[in-house]
Amino acid sequence: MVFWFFEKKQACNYFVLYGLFYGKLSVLNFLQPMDDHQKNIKKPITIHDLAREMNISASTISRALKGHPSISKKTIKKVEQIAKERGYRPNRLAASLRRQQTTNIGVLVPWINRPFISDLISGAEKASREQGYNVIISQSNDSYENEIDNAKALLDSQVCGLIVSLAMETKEYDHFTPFLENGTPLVFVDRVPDTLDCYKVVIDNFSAGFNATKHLIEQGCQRIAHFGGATHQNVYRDRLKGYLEALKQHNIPADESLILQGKVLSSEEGANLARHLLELENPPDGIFSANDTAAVSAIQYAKSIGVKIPEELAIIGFNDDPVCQIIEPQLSSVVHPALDMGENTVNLALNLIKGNNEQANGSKITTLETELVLRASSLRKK
Amino acid sequence: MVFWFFEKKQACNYFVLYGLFYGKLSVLNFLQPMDDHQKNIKKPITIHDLAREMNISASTISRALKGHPSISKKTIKKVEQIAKERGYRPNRLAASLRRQQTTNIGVLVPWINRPFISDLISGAEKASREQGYNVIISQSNDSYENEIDNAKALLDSQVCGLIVSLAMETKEYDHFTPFLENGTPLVFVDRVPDTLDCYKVVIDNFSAGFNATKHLIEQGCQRIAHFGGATHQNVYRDRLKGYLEALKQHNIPADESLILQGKVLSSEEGANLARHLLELENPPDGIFSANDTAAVSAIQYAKSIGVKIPEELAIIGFNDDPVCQIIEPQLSSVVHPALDMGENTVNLALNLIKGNNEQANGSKITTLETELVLRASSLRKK
DNA sequence: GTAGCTTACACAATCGATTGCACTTATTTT
DNA sequence: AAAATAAGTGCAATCGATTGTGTAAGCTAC
Repeated sequence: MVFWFFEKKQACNYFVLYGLFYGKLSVLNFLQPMDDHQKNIKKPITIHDLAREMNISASTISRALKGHPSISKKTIKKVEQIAKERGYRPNRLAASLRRQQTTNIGVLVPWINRPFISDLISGAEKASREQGYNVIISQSNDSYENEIDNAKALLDSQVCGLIVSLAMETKEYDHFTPFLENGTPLVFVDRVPDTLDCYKVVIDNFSAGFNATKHLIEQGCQRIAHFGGATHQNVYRDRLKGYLEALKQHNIPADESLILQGKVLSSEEGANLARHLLELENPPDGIFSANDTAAVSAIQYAKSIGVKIPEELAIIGFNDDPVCQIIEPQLSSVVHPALDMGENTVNLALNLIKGNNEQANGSKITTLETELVLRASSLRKK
Repeated sequence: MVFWFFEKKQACNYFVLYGLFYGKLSVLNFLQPMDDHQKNIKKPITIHDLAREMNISASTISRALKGHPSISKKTIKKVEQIAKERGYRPNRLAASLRRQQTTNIGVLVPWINRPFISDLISGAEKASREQGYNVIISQSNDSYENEIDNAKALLDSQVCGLIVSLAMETKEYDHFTPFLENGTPLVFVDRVPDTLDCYKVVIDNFSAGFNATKHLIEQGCQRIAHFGGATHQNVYRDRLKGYLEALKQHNIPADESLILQGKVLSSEEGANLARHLLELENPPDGIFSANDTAAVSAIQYAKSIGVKIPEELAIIGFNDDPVCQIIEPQLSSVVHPALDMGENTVNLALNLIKGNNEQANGSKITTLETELVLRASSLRKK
């Protein structure tokens, strides 16, 4: 009985713990009396407790509670009633161990506290909980090393599925192969790997970039700059490609000095990029930014030096963060359906977890719709 | 061997599953060939695999990997080496089941996708991961019912600790007693229960409300309105109390018509409340809002009808959300140390989990510092 | 009335790590 | 040199739910 205490708390390191075994029993005096720990601790009821009470076997109870057809209706009723009366709650750890399957979905994202991602997580949590699954989150802070560590941690935690949006730095994907090898469904979302044949939930970044740029052109912009991110990431590469294609289709030569690449597209970076552009001999008259944070910052900088928006500089961002409606002039943007993406990704993962390996359309890639939201920052014509 | 397939997949419902047992073997034809499922699945190495290979017992390996003092250094070295070579990763489910202790911390908040809370979660995740714990998140959407459901789910998931920020609706706390009963550390953060004697991490909402209001008074405001929330929640009640006390100390009579209570203090609500106030015969010349969302919205509404900020209406918010620096004029606010709160709360919970029941200061309540950030929305004097 | 089938349940193994205790060698003590 | 102690390992039980298989009782059919 004494040792149960140590098992339970497991806080004592081995020196204390085994010191006890080997004589220094006085150490006990420094610890709280055992019943101080135990007195309030109620042991949960197990399936065996019920079995004993009802004089039937644990296996019958287990099956009864699942409505197993080989258990009589009468027994099922009785078991359900007693289980409810006694407040029995199955121990999921035990079930998971036996079934080799938890109900925890891992979610690995660059940052939790960014509008797009916190919306995505919110959608993921909602969809998971509706189906009785938990969401374990972890953030890479856009670091490749962290992503590897977190992937390992989630693997060790035996998540039943993994959802990933890649870190900005990540170019290799070997840290995900253990999941594929042990059969854990793996779904990427938004920032997805190019070279891995796996399930992905994305938007059409090319079209979005194309349309955003086309919109600026239609508003009369002739020298359009672009704030992008690391081009090994699909999202930034495709937005850039869309931008270039729009220019091409309108016979506007691409000017390399207007195509800038940020590290994380923070607001500080946005201001710096804007300053750089506006100090050029031949500054741009439009900016398509791959995120709103940098775009908003660019607006603030431009205003601060007296550049008129949208007349002298039209700006469009990406994501449609809440700030778009706060900044003046309000920022045009591309709606990134974050909540939807979260829900969709989880639902796809859950289908895979539950064994529906066939997607509705047979493809491993789900593409969600985006749309432009046009606001004052880019609207020159009435 | 055949049945292993069913165990593994568990997707087939019992009709199919037991149909098989009782004759309809042709059903097998509709299922994918077994090895299609198995061929890519690599079974993880267990402690027993290592034991067999090394000709020592599993218990020795278990102890060796933990540096147990009764295992010889030589054996430890050898075990560590082989374990590394074979890529052994302990199965946490098994360990958790045996020890009756997981490494998953539950986090139950009203909303994931709000700046303050996503920062809080981010801090919580960081602190947890540093110590090898996972964070399971769940959101109540400010609904009492959801909070109860989610608490149950987290209880069933055997979280080793629970962190809660209460739903706006919540007035009773019975759904948390199971955690206290089974000895799971429970720590509330920010929105905490009044009547429950338990660990809490908070800010001094009274002082914050007092200081924010005092600041407005010092800027010359005489009729100061307040946007609050449900006053059964400590945060809103104390901010209100601080507001009232500041008025009192400056001999300004409290005017009930200026004290408004929002349901969730959304931006829509903020605009409505502002409109209501500004349509009063005797409108206020200052607003202290219990969050930034409503304050920002109030600024936008006031500007839209030509009310000058801060000259005619000075405004201060709460939280110091990023939008404070985007809105014009920039919004004064109270810094809510969200990341810190998240980290602190998790660290406190982990101390409790690891058995350090004594807090540094002996109190169950941790109070973090806030400070005013004064910006243009409230600065009338230069 | 007996072979054959169903129904309804129990038994026992299993998932993988942990740990109390027993047990065998070394080492020290008296 | 005998006795006591320490060091190092192994055995087997354990955590709690799940499930393949065994089996007794009841039922049907010829």
